[in-house]
Amino acid sequence: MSSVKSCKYFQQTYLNSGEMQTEENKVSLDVNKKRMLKTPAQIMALENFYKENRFPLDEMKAQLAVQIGLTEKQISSWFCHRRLKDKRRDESYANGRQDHSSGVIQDHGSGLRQDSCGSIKQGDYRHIDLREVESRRIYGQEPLAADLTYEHRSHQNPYDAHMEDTSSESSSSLHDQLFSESRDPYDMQVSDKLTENGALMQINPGSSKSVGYKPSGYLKVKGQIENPAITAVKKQLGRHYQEDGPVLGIEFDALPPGAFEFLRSNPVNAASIYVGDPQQPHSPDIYGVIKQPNLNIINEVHNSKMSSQDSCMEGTKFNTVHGSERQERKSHHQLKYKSSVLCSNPFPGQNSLFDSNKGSSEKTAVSDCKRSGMSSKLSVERMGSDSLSNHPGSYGGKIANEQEKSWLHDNDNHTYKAPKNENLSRTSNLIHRCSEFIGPERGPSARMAKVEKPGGEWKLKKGFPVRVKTDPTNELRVAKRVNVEFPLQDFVANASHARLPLLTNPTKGSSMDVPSSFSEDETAETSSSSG
DNA sequence: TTGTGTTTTATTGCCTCC
DNA sequence: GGAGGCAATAAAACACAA
Repeated sequence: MSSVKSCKYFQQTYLNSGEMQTEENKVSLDVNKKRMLKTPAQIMALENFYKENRFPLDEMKAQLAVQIGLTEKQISSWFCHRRLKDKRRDESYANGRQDHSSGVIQDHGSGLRQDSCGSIKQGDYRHIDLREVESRRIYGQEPLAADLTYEHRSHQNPYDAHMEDTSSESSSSLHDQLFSESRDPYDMQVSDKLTENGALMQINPGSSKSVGYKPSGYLKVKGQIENPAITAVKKQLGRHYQEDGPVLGIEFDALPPGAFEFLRSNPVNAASIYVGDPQQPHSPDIYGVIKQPNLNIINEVHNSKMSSQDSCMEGTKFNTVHGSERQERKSHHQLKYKSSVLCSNPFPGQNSLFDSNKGSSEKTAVSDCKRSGMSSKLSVERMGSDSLSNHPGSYGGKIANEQEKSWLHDNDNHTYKAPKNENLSRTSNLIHRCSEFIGPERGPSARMAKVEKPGGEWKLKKGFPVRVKTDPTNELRVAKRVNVEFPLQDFVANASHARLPLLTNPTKGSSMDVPSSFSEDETAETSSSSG
């Protein structure tokens, strides 16, 4: 079976690379036995994607693979290992570090039982689900500067540290490469940009590693016995939370009026009224970015900000909709159905953002996840022929567009080679769209859903908050509504951040330029594909 | 520079579900 | 049997101390 699967993978690999196996490829196959590190951008994209969807659909994998220049096999493997990594860490913390699991860990239990964190059972996805719920609420969102400050504190809690590691470790290492090892002035710019955005500042080796956890202000008072809900609120407040600000009592003080709504309704202003990070009062780099005569950049930055705000503040809501792996475990068919439905109605009301981002070159890349995101099977089952007909590159087929290939590849010497910003932009959009259409995450397998979804309903076991879904369409509506209200999600923003450096590269040509010479990348992909 | 430990990637086998 | 996932394993890449 495995050999069969391997064969399948190989076939898929070659198909994805748009080539059948040739003598040359056989050579590359041998070469590819040598494992190849994924580029920082690839890792970032994967991580961001992983934050939102630990079990991506095949279509998503395919799209992501195309977009980041990997094979589906690599994508699948990466996700598999990534989940394993999470799981092992969970086990590690569950087995040896429970003594640290107090305080913030309770935050994970906002509305949940604390013992849900302490009784982590190996292999029990439900526990991981809870973490993921919190992970998405707390870490899965764009780590704003203020959030970062808080998150650094959270390191006192190994569990939170784990959570952060889970969500950003690779990114951290990625950015260590990007920043600490940067030799290119552009990389420095990258660092600046990313730092100013706050989202990645934490992973700046100089800042993150030097920041130790020192409870202060509110945390100092409340210590680790604070109401987990308060912690959750603080996190949701994100940058707006101020240590020296009004103390949030165990019983909630009223949130600043319109604290959320304003940003939601004025995403652009949200960036300009950035007040949460005293160290970066004005984030000059943001201005630097905005100065860039690329509308994409502006949108990206704003989107990032907006998404950060929204995601931070609405993380709970998101989780309610799709943050839990409970939903991931929903039946494959159901989820695919959702995917198709969501695809059919891609984020109304927020298209403008992407429309403005979309260049003429943004075509197959996005290739509209909403379309290509559907497997051919699903398409046949659920979609009209138009969806398929418009699908530029069928899933599993030849890479839709060579231009889309390998734009995230590094060159050989690991110097971060900024791809064309447009490419990144497209990827961001792609990912975003994919996430949009995904809606609730797909479960790891139908068998889990079978347990949790008896009789068309699904509920949690073991006393976790039970959410009975009686009408799948309702959830779809909710998902769509939420997606509309909070269109950008963290991984998109991160992708945007990842893009920022590229935008500063004056030598890369216009954003509309599509990499014309992917020989290097294509070679890399070809070689990796045959692995 | 080298040795060692860790992390990441790739492969393979097995399991479960459809 | 196909498909997808988890787990184990090997090996390369990386980090770091001596």
